[in-house]
Amino acid sequence: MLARELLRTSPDRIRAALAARGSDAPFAELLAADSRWREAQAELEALKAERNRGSKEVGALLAKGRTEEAEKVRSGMVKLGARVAAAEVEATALAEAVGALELVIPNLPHETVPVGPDETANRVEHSWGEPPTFDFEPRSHWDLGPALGILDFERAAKVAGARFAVLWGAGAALERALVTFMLDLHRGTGYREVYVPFLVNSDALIGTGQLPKFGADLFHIEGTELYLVPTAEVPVTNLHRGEVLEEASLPRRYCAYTPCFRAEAGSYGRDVRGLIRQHQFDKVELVHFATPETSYAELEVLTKAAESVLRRLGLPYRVVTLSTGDMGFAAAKTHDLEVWLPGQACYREISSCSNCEDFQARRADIKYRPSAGGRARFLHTLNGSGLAIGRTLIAILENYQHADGTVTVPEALRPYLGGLERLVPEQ
RNA sequence: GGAGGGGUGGCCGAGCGGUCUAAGGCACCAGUCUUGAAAACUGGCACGGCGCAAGCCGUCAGGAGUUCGAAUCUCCUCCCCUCCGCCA
Repeated sequence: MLARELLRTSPDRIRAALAARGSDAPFAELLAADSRWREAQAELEALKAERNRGSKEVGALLAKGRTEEAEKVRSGMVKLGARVAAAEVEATALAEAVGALELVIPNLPHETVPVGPDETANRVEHSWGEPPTFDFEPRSHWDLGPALGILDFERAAKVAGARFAVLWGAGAALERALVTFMLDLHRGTGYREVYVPFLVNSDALIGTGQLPKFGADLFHIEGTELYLVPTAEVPVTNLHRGEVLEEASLPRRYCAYTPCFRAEAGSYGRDVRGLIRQHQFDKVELVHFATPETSYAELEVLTKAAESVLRRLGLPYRVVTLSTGDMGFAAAKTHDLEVWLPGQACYREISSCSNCEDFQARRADIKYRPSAGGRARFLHTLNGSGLAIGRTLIAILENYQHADGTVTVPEALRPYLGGLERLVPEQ
């Protein structure tokens, strides 16, 4: 959500930003609705002021026993009441129109974001590690996993449907090991671990920006107002919804494990094989709350924390800055981490680290009180995967594979797997 | 799921149809006094919106209603507490 003041004072800046995003957001409608609402609101308040004066007078006259005069004023107020009611209906309708429109306007990109229509305009910042070379044709994880007996898509389809997976034996243990490994790593660098609900209400989803625009991407629990979390960003960011935090307590850095559930509407035919795009996947998420002055330094801290996971696992990756046309709705700037996947011979997204500035904080009403005193200000929120577990599992299988189909377990994970050094065929 | 009790400013807490412009206390800030501090005293001290401003409007968990007028009356919802039932 953008500041109302900004809409009124810098409409050109917003129009330019929306154009850079390739957004068709109804900004002109929003401006017009805001203008109409202000007019109606001023009229309503003038009528209410008049009624308040009259009502007070009725009370004063009654107190003095001048009942006839009081009755005269009262009957005048009855007529005024009808006008107030009518004005209120109009002002409320306009206020709702403004509120609905401003919830579908995306965030403004930061000035350092490359301008472009889609992912081809993304800027590669740097890369780490060398893609491994093989003296055989590297296999994809959807071949390796089932051959090892640790990945089972047929049975997943039987119990749930397409875009689900079953992990057996060492596969299931590896999934669990990755979660624990990542949480331990982040806890060791100052993140506070938090365990949160996997179902959230619509207020939370509005707060982080999934609603009202992207409801089709969510799983909704029939007969309730609850949704399955599409990312831990939603429950974790909303932990402080409606709160005012002390500046001295910032930055706050939280990490959380949750499964994530996404309807993946409209992605038919894309990444249908393997674990890449699932309705359910595990993720360790990082969320920061920061002051406006420090949020871009925090974005670097967040990105480095996500990178550290890949480095510890020895997985080659690169960091890209998303272009204006490729960024998410709530983000002002996003760094994607892309891990090398030998099976597809390309880099694929494994983490997305964003500074949402005050966009979510406005929607969720999250503020901080400056140490120097003064009124509370909206803080900045950031979030990033650290990392997506399923895609990490894919990267391990594909990067650490051998010609015989076995897979080396990265050293950093062995303590979490009872010292297991190599995945070999099961059953 | 059933029964009962509650939700008022940063905190405690009064108010139960009309100067509520929300008492009082605590905490906090400033000042007086003091070598300094404490104490005492004086003053200040919620948030949001509209407006150039003066100012006005709104907010007593949320919503709807009754009324000239609602923190106060009615209805609905949410949340918290206690007990019962069920349950990992």
